[in-house]
Amino acid sequence: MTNVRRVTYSWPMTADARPRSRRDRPAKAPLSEEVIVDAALAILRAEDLKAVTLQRVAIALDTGPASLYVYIKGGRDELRQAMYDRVLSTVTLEPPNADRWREQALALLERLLAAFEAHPGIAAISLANPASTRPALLIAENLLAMLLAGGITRQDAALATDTLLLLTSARAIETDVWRSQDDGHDDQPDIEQHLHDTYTSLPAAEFPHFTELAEELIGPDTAARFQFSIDTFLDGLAARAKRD
Amino acid sequence: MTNVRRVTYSWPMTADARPRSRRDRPAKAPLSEEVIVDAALAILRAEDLKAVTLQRVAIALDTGPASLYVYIKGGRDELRQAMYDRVLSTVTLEPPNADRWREQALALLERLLAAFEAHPGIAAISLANPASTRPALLIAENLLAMLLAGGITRQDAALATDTLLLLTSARAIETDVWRSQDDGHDDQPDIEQHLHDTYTSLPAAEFPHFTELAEELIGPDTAARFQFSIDTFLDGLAARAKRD
DNA sequence: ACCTGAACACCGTTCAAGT
DNA sequence: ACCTGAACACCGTTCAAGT
Repeated sequence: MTNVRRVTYSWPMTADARPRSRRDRPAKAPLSEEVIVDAALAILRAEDLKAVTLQRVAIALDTGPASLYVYIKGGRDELRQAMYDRVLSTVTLEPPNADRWREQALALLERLLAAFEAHPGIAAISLANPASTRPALLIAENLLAMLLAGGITRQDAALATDTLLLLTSARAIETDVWRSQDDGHDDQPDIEQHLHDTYTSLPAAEFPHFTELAEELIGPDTAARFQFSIDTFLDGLAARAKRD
Repeated sequence: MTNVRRVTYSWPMTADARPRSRRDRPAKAPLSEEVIVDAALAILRAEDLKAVTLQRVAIALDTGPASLYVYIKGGRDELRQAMYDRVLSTVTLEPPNADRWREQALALLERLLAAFEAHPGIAAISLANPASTRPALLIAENLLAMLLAGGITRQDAALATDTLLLLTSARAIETDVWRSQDDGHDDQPDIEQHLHDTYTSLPAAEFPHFTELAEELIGPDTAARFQFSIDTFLDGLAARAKRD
């Protein structure tokens, strides 16, 4: 059989006119939800959630946005939920130990916070719907188990699980936004210095405490603020358990 | 002086050709930041934050989006901040009373939560930047004053103010989103029933507590969850004050 | 200084058509 | 069933031009 495909061209062909065979390019990885979420998370880690658009994810996969709908039927929102679940599934869990339930709970929430902070903007998704996917429920179950092991009432433990996860998400969202505001505006010194100046130059008649406590208000960093929030809440929870 | 303007037309003029005088239409209210924010809040109350686009606000004011930039130099984000400030300025404050600081703080936060809930989506703006506008600072100052009146340490009061406001915003955002998910999907019963079913039908081996405590996890409504969060945190705060 | 129409570069989603 | 190009109806923002 002669090689009928061997032809000569009298003119250089444009890229558009030449039929592109698979051999011309590295084989394209087939699409799948996993591959799509991978691409989305890569963009997320490099930039932030705002940059993760269907068009950009599609371009990263060398296709068009319409192609994504085969695997992500729910469109953008479903993609975001899938990204969120992937991030949550990296948080390591720990069997509850009655003697160190407080440290365990705090450590779990700190790991969750760290996972959020490694993925700019992802925390905002957590408030977008009640936890009902497996990775979110596994974290909640683990936290709930720790509180129950610590002797907290059933009803208190249930409500506390809700509050603690809410607080962690909120703190992460706050951090994300502060960070995204910091970028781009290189002219401003840093955001903390700016806030300190704002507070101290407030009219003292209307803002006696803000002007006086500017240091206390701004000093502690995110980690310290987070730990205070959780610790104080757990103090209250323990006090309730003793009171009953 | 004869009335030179009195003319007759031999042909009916098209709407485009006829010079439109002010008399032809009700006088158009002049633009201003106040008028723009009014229009934006009207759309917000009737629908939600997603519906408040510059194009829609402009149409409501019988103009184009470019016209808004005269008064809202910062574009969409500045408009959102202005809306947020207007909502916060409706929250009534109260001089601190050392004997009832806990009730006062809870009541203040409940009024803030109510203001958020009356304006779907507005709470999301609160996390978008550190409080530095007057209405936000006045609420924070008032809360801080209550905590200090209650004998809380300076540093604890500062951190607690931060946490309490964060918790209130987070709870409001959560409510907003639950509510917006409820709309449109009339086929689903209600969201609580659906969650209850989800929890009870989880594999008991992996989720022993979630399956058993479904009632406790879902039962309490938003108001009850909010009160628990704040109360428990204040318990912890009071316990810290006594301990020192 | 105020206002505007038109354009620009995006966005999520749908759909008819191809394989 | 999978993939695609093209279009649709939006979005925020900019800009030259008018008053």
